[in-house]
Amino acid sequence: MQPKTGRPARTARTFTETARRAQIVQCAADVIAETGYARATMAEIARQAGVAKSVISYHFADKNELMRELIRTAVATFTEFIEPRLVAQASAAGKIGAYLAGSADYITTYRNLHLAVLEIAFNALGPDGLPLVASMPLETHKPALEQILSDGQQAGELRDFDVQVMAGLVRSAVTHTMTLALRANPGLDVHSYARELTTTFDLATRASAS
Amino acid sequence: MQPKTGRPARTARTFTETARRAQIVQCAADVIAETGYARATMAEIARQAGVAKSVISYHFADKNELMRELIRTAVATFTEFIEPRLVAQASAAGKIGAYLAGSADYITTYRNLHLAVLEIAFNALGPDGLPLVASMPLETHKPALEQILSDGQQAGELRDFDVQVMAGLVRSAVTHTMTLALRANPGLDVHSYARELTTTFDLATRASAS
Amino acid sequence: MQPKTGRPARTARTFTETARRAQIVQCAADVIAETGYARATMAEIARQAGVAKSVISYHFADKNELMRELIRTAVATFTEFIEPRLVAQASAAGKIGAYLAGSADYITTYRNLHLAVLEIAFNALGPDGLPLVASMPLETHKPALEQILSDGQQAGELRDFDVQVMAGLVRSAVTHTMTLALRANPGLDVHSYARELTTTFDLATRASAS
Amino acid sequence: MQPKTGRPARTARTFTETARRAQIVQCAADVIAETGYARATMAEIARQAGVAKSVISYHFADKNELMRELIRTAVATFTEFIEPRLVAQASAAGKIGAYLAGSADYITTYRNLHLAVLEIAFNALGPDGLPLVASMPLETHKPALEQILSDGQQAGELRDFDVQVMAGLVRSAVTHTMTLALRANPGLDVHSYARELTTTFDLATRASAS
DNA sequence: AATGAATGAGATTTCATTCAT
DNA sequence: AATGAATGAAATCTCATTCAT
Repeated sequence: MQPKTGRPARTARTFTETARRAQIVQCAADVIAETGYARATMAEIARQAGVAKSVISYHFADKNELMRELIRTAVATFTEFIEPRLVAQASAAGKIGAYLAGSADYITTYRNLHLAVLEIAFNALGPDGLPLVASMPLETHKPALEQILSDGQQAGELRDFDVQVMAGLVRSAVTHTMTLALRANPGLDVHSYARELTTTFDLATRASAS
Repeated sequence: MQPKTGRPARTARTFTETARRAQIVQCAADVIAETGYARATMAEIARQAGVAKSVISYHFADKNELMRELIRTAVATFTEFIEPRLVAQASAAGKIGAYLAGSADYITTYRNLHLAVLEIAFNALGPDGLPLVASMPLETHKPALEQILSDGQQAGELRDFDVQVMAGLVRSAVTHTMTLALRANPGLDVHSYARELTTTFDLATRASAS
Repeated sequence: MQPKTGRPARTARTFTETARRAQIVQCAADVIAETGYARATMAEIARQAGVAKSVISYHFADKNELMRELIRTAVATFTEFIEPRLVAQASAAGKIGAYLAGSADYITTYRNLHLAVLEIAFNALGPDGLPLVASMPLETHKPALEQILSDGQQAGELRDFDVQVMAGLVRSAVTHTMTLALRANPGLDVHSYARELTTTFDLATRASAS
Repeated sequence: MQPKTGRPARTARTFTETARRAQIVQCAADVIAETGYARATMAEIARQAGVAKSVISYHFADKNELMRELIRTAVATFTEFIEPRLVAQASAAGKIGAYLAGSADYITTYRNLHLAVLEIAFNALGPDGLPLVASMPLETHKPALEQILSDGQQAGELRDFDVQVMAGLVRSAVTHTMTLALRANPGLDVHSYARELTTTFDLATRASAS
């Protein structure tokens, strides 16, 4: 089934079009981060972008596609941001520290994009009525974290905890604990926050013998 | 200003009314937990309760009052649930463990109520446009946790971490990490999950000398 | 067709019932005068009377019957009030002056009742959808005024104007001009206002020769 | 705060939009005049205009803005209508006559618009709960009338009455007395009605010496 | 006689989406 | 590519009225 309006799907995206999509995604992130998902209507996003509502419809099939694109953008951005920092570290503890410090960096650099993802994760529904994130590969980095922990255990560097639980805790420490703290207190020093978390997880994960 | 319609405000609450309010709050929690805040319209909640939409309006001034009542209920329930377990423990480590295990219990016992609070916290806006929870004493237990950690430090039982950060992490471990894990996988064994967290925080917080 | 609820219609009204009806009518007048017809809901009137909404339904078939009763009360009150003052005057000019002065008295004595009638006249709809006043003998005193003017003309005391127009103008001077002035400025001296009107209509109506 | 939906506010009004607004105002006037304010719902006005309800929301922020625009239109129309006729007269009596005759013309030409203003004046409430007209410069012509009377007194042409009272009476004669007579009897000859009023006010206001 | 509780019809407003130009 | 205009579905809230007790 083809959408009745909007750009023709059979051709590749022009440069202009790609730019417009990126601009709209950015404006959506700004509006969502600043006013919350509930206030982020198409009209408001369009106003922020300085274009007519119908421009968004032209470039995105519907609101969900816009949200999915925003999340896709965020995931890609985060991955590009964090990957090299993980690779640069040899030990599991080093990688965890890099993950936490890198995330703190990411959160400050792409504040609105990150806050927007959080809002969308809790709010938006997919066409099937399920939360949008349920049907999205939200966390490219999830397997990454679990791999790191698992490798650390096998190398004897880390103690024998449940990898799922610990990975969830580390991720949550960034995407929820630190993020909500930042939202509540925009002047928060996230890097010192990340250092605290690093120490905490170091103690919590390292093999007792060491 | 008082509501223009609904039950007469001059008299105290009837037995019938108290029961209806509780029933409606419960149905609201069920709908929100199962379909998400966005789908939880007054019509849907009324349908779930098997009453007319206007019955809700009769008992609650508006949707926000219903949400606030739901949160109030949850906070009171949680507090009653967790208080005695904390008191029963002497050491800080014991209290933290009791908090985590108790929370796991709470989450399974009042699953929908808890999930609903989480949804509301992220979604609902108050009349001023701010998130509803911003103007609510959502976390009766927040100072409690910080008190526990702080006391443990002064007693020399716990190491010298940042209390704010650690308290946030513990709380988050329950309300986000474990909760989301449970939502994603309803068959999750939350008690074993809580035990993992207890070990983790034990290692992360205890004074190194011990 | 009988109403399904409310008092049985076949018996005469008890003393208690008559008192309740009068009380409710008075409260309705107060609410309407003070907050305007649009705000005068059944709930508000009941609140003012200190009874349950359903009490009103018990005593009046519906809201329109309450409004009609209010108007009936006002007309009867006004008639009783003004009749003797008209009879006491011999000349047409005297009667007109008595009408204006008496109306000023009436308006101050029964302020809310009078304002309520004005509100209802413009706002309420009868069961047929027409304005309620269209189907009501609102103005018992209308023929009276026209009779006075007509008699005055035949006696040669008044000049030869159109009786309908002049009667409308006199009535309007009281029910609209003076009333609205009073509503806009509650401290208005209506008696001096009435004297001004008396002079004005004296000049406007008396036979030029005299 | 600007409206969240509807036409983009950043640009000036289009030709199309101006036309639609005028059309909707006219339809609103028709519905209000013919069925009364209480029946004049957005749905009914939209039906009369042959458009969807939301078209009205697109062009007007809310119902009150529509009503205010209607009143603004009426005031502007009346002013344009009556101004030149007043200027054309030298004497106070001439101006009063022109005001009455002009108003009669206006009332027949813009019957529904005028009746609608009357309905709104008595019925509509602003967002603050006060009558809508209280916060509107309803009567551009009010000072005008008082100026005329006051000037006539100083010139010795008119006798020494209370200007406020007389101006209120003249205005009321048009907006209430004549208007209600017309509504009750649509075939009424308003021009002869206006002549009667002119004679009446001439006698009532002219200096006795003349 | 009176009441609390419940109801259904209807009013306003919001919003994602569509469409002609 | 972009826009202004229009739309219909749906959501919240109001209110006169009914009914069992």
